Amino acid sequence: MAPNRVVPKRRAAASSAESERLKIGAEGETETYVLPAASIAAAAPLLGAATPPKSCHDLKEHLRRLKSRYGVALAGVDFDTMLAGFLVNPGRPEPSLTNLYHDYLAPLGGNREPGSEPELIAALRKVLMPKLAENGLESLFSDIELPVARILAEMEETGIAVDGEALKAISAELGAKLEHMERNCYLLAGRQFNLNSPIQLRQVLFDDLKLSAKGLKKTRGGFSTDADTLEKLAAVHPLPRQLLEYRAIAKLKSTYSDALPQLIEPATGRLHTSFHQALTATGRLSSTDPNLQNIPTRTEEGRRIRRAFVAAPGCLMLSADYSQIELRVLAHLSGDPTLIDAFRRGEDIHARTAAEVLGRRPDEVDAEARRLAKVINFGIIYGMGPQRLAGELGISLKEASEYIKRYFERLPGVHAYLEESLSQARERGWVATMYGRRRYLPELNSPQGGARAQAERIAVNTPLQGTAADLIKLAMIRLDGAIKEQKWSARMLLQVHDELLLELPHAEREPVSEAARREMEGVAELRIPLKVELKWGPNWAALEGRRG
DNA sequence: CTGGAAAGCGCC
DNA sequence: AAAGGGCGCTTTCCAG
Repeated sequence: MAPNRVVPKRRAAASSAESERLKIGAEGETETYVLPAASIAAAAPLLGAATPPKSCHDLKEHLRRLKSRYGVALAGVDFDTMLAGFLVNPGRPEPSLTNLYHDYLAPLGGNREPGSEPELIAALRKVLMPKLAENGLESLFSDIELPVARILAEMEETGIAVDGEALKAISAELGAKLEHMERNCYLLAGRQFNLNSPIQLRQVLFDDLKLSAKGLKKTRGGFSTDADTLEKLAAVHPLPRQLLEYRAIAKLKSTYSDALPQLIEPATGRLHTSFHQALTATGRLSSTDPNLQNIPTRTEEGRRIRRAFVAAPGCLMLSADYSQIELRVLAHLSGDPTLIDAFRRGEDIHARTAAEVLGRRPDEVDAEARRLAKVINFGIIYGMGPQRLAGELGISLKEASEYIKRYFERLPGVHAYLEESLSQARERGWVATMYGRRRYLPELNSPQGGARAQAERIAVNTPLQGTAADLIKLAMIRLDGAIKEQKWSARMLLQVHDELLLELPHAEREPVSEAARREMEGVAELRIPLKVELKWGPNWAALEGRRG
């Protein structure tokens, strides 16, 4: 019943690199953070003296102050209840102290009371460390998650510079554009309605205008009005196209150009996200307040937003991203000779797949064939069925099934790997990444066909997505190590699943980009080479392109 | 007024 | 009715 909710419930506590937990926040709405044991006593007065945070923004400010004061102590941390609890059981419930107490301590009987926080943490440590060992998770915990936590804390504190005025200018421009489009939509629809309401839009499209097309999706309330549907309807009426454009612009404005300037820290002009390390089922990070892992990149309008993310004066931004990391992981885990050969030769992987599946020579693969192969490759990673493939490519179910069959014929190693990994998963009830991160999938043996199929897709995807997540975390640790060792002033700003974004002085461009490539590509010995693409520029759009 | 569900869509 | 994996944010809409 606290007036100011600081952090939405569904989220786990923010990542932090520490070992004992401290509560910060208004009464009833506290969020726990971990701090080194030695810092707890020292930190308490600091917090007690401060006014309780009124917002997420305030909260982060508190944390930054704490981290900068106790930053040195963070290095010695060797345990974290949140991270340990998460690795032992990455599913729900979130590894809060309360939940961990109920899951691991309360059932033991004995001391019935949770006790003080330090006592609770010590008790959890006694229980969780053996569980980590049992499941072969010690190295993942000590050598990956704990070091990453400290790096994330630094990244959150560093923040990223954003040109708020540029974003506001974009907002104004998009606002004018939206007004114009809105009027246009009313004319095309023959009446006014709320363009942002899918329900009202559905009435206009399907009741008023009586539009139709084949294969339209449905939602609970009737026909869907999503982009896919509007795309189909665009063939028979001008309104859907206009709506698609309206939605694209409205999304950019509300989610990015309107929202981001408000989160900029006035003193520094920087944006400080929160990374969540103990949340996703696959071991990826997530980012909130704001989410900086979904900044637009696809459309030109979107790239204008990205250009507002700028390097500090005298600095450059360096973006280093893994090329095709999940397919490379698939090549490694499956050991398929053809896939391995393609990556070792540095081939265009989608073109190679096209050649294999279509039985063409590589020089006969045109753009259309490559597009098809790309969809198939992604489909494999996500466990896509023939229906979806057919829909995606606009081909018949028969053709789609044929392509999938051909794919597995030409890449038998992949087929065998998927079969084997599924049957093993069914047997033991979980799948794992290369580094032993687990995901439990009881639904694999569900009598319910739908649920079982879903679990099977997850079982296929998780080792691929999760191993990629492990690898980039390892890369962060190595690159951070190199930066510290060389005493470079380069800063790691963001991790976006297969990309690291850094800010560095011009003078460090060569050494740091070389280090980024070296550490990221050398992160692990796999059956195939890992490849990193480097881009740099004055901003995150980094449109200067790559260079050799 | 607040909270939550649904729809939709941004990213990898 | 087409179920491809993983996320977070905004808007609408409805219930309390």
